[in-house]
Amino acid sequence: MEYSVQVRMNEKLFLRDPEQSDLGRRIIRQGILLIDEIGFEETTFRKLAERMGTKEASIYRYFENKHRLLVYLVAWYWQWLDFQVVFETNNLTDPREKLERVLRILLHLNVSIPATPEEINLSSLHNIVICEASKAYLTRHVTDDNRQQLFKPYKDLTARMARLILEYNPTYPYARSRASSLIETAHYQAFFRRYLPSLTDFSDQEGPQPLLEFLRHLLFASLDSGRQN
Amino acid sequence: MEYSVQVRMNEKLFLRDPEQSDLGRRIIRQGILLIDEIGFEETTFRKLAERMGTKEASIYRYFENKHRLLVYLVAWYWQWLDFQVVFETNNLTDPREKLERVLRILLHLNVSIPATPEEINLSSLHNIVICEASKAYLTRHVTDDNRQQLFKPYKDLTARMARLILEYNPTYPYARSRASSLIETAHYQAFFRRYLPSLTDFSDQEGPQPLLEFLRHLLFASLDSGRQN
DNA sequence: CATAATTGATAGTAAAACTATCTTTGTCGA
DNA sequence: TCGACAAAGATAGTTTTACTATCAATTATG
Repeated sequence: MEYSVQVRMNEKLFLRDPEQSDLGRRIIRQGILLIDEIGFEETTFRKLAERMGTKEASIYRYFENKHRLLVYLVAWYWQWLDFQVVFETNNLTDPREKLERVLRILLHLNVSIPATPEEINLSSLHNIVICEASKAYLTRHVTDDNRQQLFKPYKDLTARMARLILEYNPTYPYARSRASSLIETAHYQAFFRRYLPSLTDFSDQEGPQPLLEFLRHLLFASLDSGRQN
Repeated sequence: MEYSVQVRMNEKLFLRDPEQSDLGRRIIRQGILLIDEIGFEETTFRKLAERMGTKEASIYRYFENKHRLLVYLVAWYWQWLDFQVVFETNNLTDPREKLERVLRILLHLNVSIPATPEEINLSSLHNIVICEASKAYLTRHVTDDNRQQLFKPYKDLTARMARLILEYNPTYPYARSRASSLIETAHYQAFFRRYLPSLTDFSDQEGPQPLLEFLRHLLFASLDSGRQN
């Protein structure tokens, strides 16, 4: 394939654009792998630098701190998801079918798609989103970070999904909350399924299908409630 | 009032039981206030000790580290919620009414209840649950912590709510996931409403009523879907 | 009153989270 | 081909966090 999705990131997310240099791309690639392997709290720029064969100071030239790196990765993921939604719902007319596609995208059940850049290991990044993404906003400085538009990709995705919801049911009064709940539910139910399965009705063995059915049920039950079809 | 709810905590949650001494209770009281004020990441045992007029080392005699303190506080909260549910649904017969009560409890819209111990500032603790609770389980050592039963109170609450759900609709196939989703949704929608309102359809001004209506809608839409009433 | 447990006080270590500075290397245009 | 400039490497340092150890003072208890 001769092209890949170019995700242009908000400049506030980094000090130096990691996409613009080999070192930067290695930070992204190895950062994703390291956080996936040992977890965000256990990750340090020192460990990451060692793994990359470079020095702590070099990474600090790209990212203010590891929280910003996490926010960057998560923002990248939301932009990618948003693109996926555009791509996958393109040319569809049935609003229900569009929402069905969104559900599959959220669970990574489709990965058709134009190629992802080499430095992004999507399945590791997906794990990071499941296990760490909420740490991106669950901080004292949410408000500051929000002012710097760091969460814009998440908001954009939510807004896009809200529009699809309203296409399906134009009078639905909770489109945005429904959208953000769907995203969050997809992720922490996936987390619970893996680590605290008694909080769910799923098991890690049976694969993502039951979770998909649950999400579909939740979404359409709420969007269809009060309707007489 | 001559009694208060005695919440007996799992011994794995602490090194020395904080309920059994004055110092311990001060750790709980000031811990809740400090975490609420400055956030979990910014909280250190040193700061907490200073605030309490004691030393770091004393706190370490009660809790292995600050993560364990958080887990303790959150576990306490889940046990308290669980008790609330028992108390508030006692003597009710209508399953729908029981679930209505649960919703109000989740949003702290009822605080009838036998007195809470002095060292627990409920509204601060509720804030902590909204902003920090998921950090209790979003770690590399979830599995270990889970083996030590640290999340049992959360699981118990979920199980109790799942039973109420099944009382309401005995054939509902996702009782546990529905219960855990409801809890999580209540909390992060409250977080979003406050800090990232564009992810919701609520505003911080209008109070918790719209959020309550949203949760009620979500819950009963899913529980009633496919029914012909 | 004796003694055991608890707390206070002091000190110290290892690692994390940066910051600073200087040198080397690579690039690119004149 | 040279010179200049930016990026990266290398080294070293600071402050704070997250603990651990030790011993003295105090308090509870039987």
